[in-house]
Amino acid sequence: MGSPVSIRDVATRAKVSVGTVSNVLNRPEVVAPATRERVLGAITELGFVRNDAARQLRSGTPRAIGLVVLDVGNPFFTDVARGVEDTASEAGHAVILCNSDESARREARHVELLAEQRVHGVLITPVDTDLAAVRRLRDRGISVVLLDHPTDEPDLCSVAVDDRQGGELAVTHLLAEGYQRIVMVNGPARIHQARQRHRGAVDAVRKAGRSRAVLEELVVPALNVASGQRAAERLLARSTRPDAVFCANDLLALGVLQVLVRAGVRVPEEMAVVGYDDIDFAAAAAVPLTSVRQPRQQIGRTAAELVIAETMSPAEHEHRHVLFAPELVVRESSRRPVRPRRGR
Amino acid sequence: MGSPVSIRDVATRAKVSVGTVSNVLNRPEVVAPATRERVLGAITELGFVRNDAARQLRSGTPRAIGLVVLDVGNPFFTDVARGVEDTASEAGHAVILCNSDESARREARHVELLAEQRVHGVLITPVDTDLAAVRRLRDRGISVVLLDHPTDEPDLCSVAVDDRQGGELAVTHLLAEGYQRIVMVNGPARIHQARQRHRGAVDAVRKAGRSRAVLEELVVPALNVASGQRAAERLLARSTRPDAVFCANDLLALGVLQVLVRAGVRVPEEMAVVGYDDIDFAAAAAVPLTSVRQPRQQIGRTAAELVIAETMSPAEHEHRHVLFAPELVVRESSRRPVRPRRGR
DNA sequence: CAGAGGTGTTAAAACGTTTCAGGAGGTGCC
DNA sequence: GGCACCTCCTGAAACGTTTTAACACCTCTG
Repeated sequence: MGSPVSIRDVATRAKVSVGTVSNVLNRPEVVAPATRERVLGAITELGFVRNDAARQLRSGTPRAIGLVVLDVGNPFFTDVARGVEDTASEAGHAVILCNSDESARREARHVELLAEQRVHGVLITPVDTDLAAVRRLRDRGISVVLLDHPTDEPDLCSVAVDDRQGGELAVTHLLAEGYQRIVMVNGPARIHQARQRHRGAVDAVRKAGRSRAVLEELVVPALNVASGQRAAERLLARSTRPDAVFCANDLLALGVLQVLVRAGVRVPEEMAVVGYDDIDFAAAAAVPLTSVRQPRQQIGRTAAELVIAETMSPAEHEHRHVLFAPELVVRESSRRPVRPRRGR
Repeated sequence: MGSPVSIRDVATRAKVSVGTVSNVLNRPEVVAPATRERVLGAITELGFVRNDAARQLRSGTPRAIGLVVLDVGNPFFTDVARGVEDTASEAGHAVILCNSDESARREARHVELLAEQRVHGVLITPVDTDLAAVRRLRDRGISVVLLDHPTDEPDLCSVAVDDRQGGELAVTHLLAEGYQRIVMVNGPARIHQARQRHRGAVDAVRKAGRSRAVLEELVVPALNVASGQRAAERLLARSTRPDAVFCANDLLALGVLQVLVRAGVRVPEEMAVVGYDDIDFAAAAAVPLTSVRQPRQQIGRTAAELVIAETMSPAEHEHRHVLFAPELVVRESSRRPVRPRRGR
């Protein structure tokens, strides 16, 4: 049957007052062992489960934090989510995971919902750079940590990875391996990460100061496998092909790689490929993929720690902007063979 | 500043009673347009946000449903989650997504949390077959739908895909293409899906009735890329290799495929590979992967519909066991070339 | 034996909503 | 003018907890 069993039922059963039951639940040490046992007995006998709504209403301290990501299908975010969940559940918080799917409307709806739930705090990768939704949350007194979206806003925490440095790492590596004609397959400029990674790539070329190296940007509408495939097809159709491709994320790179492999283009001899994110599949691709790794779980953990710290002591909390350093993982797809070209 | 603005503040501001504000919020049609506007004005001016805890406490009707999956990193589950979220948010429900990570302890903790939240219902892929956690939820009057875990339990709904049929589809296809020595790379027997898919594979061989075809099972500890790689290495080390590999999921298959491609084994000429789940990466692999597709989003949608229907009218609800049919997607990795072997 | 200082328990007041019985005021009908 | 019937609004009770002040009882101290 249903279970409308409340703390009051437990109290009568154990022949104590409701206050005592509440104490057993929340501060067991203040109640005498004998009564404590009696109450616990009643609880299990009746199958009592605390009603969190009432608890929250009275105590004012919620037990959930919200996490709003751009795309649950993206392994990057699922890893971040895992990190968040780890530290959150250690602190006794539930995580409400929301998927904005890069839609401002969905984001707004989710944010509204989280506000109504009176969550402890919200970790969010905002859809737009204007941060309208984020501002509204803050105005309602909910602490917010920006995820993977660096900012200078003084009244917000943020946790991100230095995308510009990541782009620079990738292209510097390609130049060092001797590649000259590099195409960056990039997402649309409205995506913050895409812009930064491209800037880093430009930095690399500039710093190398070699006049022969050229970097071109090829913009695709979405950061997924299909877009990568189409981009590769376009590159193959050219009369002079690039000798290296740097992709704004691994999904693009896998799409590119597949088309190249199937077209018989040797990777990396004829064309190198570098991705970004180092998702699990990167290492398992037909040609293991060089990629820029981000400390994904750690991003999640750090963000969760920040939001919990802020809500614990809002007064003396100092907003921090954590910027992790990316790391280049070199694999076969971009390693110039030691010997000069084989065959001829 | 914080926002301890309650319905009462709105009421005084709009010079009405709290009851009227509540009516504006929940049944706007019963209040006169003029007052309605006045109240709405006050709401936006004060930045009022409903406190869901209080609402739930009083009304007794929660607005969230729980979803407990084995692995958020697995694309199968993220697609299911997407389906769940779609129909749930249409019905005005939030989705609390929990990751049990195949750990009974984590599952128990999440289930406890969901029970305390008094969620509308729970969709769960149970870690164990004994369904202890599920029973406890039901005892507390929370409706449960089993996800991807077929059952005959008469007091539960379930939504799943016919894994046995899927296994049979895959192996029947391999046999039809002329493959003879088939190895199934499978997960441990405690995983329900692994058992069923293997049974289906056995069915296929039996039905084909061809005495020359052999099916062997190679059990690996986990259903991931690394396990697939190790399995393929073991197969390659043998003196007589199989001519086809059927993997219990796509992650395994991708691992196998990678090792084969790198070792120079031609796929499918020398060895065919078939996966299971048809994740996005399957089509984008070096050799596009034949796989068994499951209607993932539809599983999620159907499950959400069932749990919502059940909680709407628990009395006349009839528990259903929905079993979707899998579909074989044939790609290059298992298509026997029309001509006999090339070369020689 | 009075008072001080524990310890363990209780009763009642909150928390912010929804809901419901009922009241005020207006309109139409006989 | 009395009555019935609307429409719109109000006031208060209830939901299940946590929290706090107060109380009862015991033990120790002087």
